[in-house]
Amino acid sequence: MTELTASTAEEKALNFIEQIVEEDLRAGKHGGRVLTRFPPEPNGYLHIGHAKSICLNFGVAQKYGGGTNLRFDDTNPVTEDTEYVESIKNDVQWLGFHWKEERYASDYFDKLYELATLLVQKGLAYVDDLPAEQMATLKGTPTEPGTNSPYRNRTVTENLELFEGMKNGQFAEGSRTLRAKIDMAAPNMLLRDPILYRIKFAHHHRTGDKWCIYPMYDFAHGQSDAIEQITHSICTMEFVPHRDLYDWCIENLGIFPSKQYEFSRLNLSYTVMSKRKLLQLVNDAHVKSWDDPRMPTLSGMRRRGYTPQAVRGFCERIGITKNENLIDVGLLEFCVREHLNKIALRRMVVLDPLKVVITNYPETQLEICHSENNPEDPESGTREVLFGRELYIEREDFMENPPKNFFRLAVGKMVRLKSAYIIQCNEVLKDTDGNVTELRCSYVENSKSSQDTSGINVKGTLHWVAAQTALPVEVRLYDRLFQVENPSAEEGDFKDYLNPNSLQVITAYAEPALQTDAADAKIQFMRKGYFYKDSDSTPDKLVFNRTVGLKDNWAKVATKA
RNA sequence: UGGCUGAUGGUGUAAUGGCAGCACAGAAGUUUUUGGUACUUUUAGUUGAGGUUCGAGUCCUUGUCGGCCAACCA
Repeated sequence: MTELTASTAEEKALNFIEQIVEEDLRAGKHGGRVLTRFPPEPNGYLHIGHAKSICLNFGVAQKYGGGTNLRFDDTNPVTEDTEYVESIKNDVQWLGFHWKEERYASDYFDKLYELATLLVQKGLAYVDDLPAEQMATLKGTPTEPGTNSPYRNRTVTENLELFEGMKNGQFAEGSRTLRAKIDMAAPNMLLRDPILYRIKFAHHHRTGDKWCIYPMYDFAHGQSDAIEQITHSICTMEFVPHRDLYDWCIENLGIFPSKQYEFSRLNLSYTVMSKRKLLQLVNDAHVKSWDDPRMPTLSGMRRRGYTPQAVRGFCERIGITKNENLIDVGLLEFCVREHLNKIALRRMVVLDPLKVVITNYPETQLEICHSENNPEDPESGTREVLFGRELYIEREDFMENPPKNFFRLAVGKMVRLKSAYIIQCNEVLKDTDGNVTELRCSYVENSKSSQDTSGINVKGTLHWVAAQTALPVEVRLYDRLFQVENPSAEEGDFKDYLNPNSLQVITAYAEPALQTDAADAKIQFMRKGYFYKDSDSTPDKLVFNRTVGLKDNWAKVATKA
């Protein structure tokens, strides 16, 4: 059995990154060592797109007996903060991965400065006094070559002095930069004398006020990889043009030859995935916070009740390629249901109550029924639920004029109340507006679950709660954040396409067990969906987030009719 | 108009010159005290045109279409 699973696992096709790693291993590269890194910038929260990268980086290393460093790419002190560092570490751990070492690009600022000096000495970098606007003009366009800066031919000595002056805070912010001397006519715009260092009198979350010059991404990332001796530096496709620079630095600095490989980032339907846009949603209060359950952030998904297993399973299924993609959010939801179905406790909660009176049941009697906690897991045992004369059922489980294939309640029809009795509806009570206010039913005395001798077969089974014991709870029903599949691809502002009904708050009536269930229990409200207790809950008022609804075939049938 | 990069069912992903497969979604059915789960069956695909080859999704030529690149962001 184990052998079978092992061989099936081996049969799963390798993605192109794994193929590269296997080739390198076969060739004996780096002595068979594999070391990757996950390099977030601590300027926002991690989202499901990062999860794809995390699973790839940690997954590949794990698979080939290597390790993964967690490295914060903290070279821009203006936008970065320790708050983000903590959330990122928390999210990576939540996903179930363990980094080999925790590093920061800022750990290497001294070394980076030294390397920059080396470049200057080799005549491959110079200090430029051009203001930003003029530099942009001289840069040219993709179709027209740029023009050399008038400062391009300063002597090594002068450059060395000026660069040191930059470091010592002798020049104003923005007044000077250190640039690589490559080729202002290069077809790749990034090779047109890219900026290596800029002056910023900003407080850094780790180095404080030690530095007033900070390296750019291109002069920090590859070098950090080299310092850590990363063997495979995996990033997303936007960085493909940077690879030329990455390799240029390694070659001219003579440092460890890490290699960069690119895969395409994840796009998910009905949401946005850029930190800039997510930050806007938070700042403009379209959502409550970074961990709002509607957000595609890992913290949002965690709060919503998604599990790490589900997220990892999703990342496994979507694969790794260089193709532009837009993954159906339905696939994510499938993965969530798949896991939750196996582990969630079943509970009965009525979201939209309709009162039912069992007219032939004693007034004050409450009767114990037993119901399984999870039919998928025999180990999970059973719990007690109380049956009584007055109950609530779901309003949508009753119809006055039902179609022939409606298996639920209607006048004259019978249904099973889950884990309790079969009942028959005898009468409908309405208010003056004609709204149904109450159902009068009778129960079949010898039809109790597990001791049913009635011989009656019913098509439908409903969830219910006894009115007397019903616990009111707040339930937050979430819908997709946006109304269109790909908000970023639409005309105008992406925020114009927000779904105004992405959150609906209701009061539901729950069986009492919910009160004592563990705070982090994953729960299925039977026939409705998976729910998870929100951190806003208090002892007086429980709050539940709908993680995802159950697949609902009846809804499909009903809308078709 | 330059450079880079990509194109396989509705979506995502396999195939490494040799039977186009898998998953999600869709459809039909079986089971079911959740119209859930499970199980069975099924619809649907190689970007166009040429070429090489016994044989092309794969190699070559040439179109078409998508994405990325002109922050002192990463």
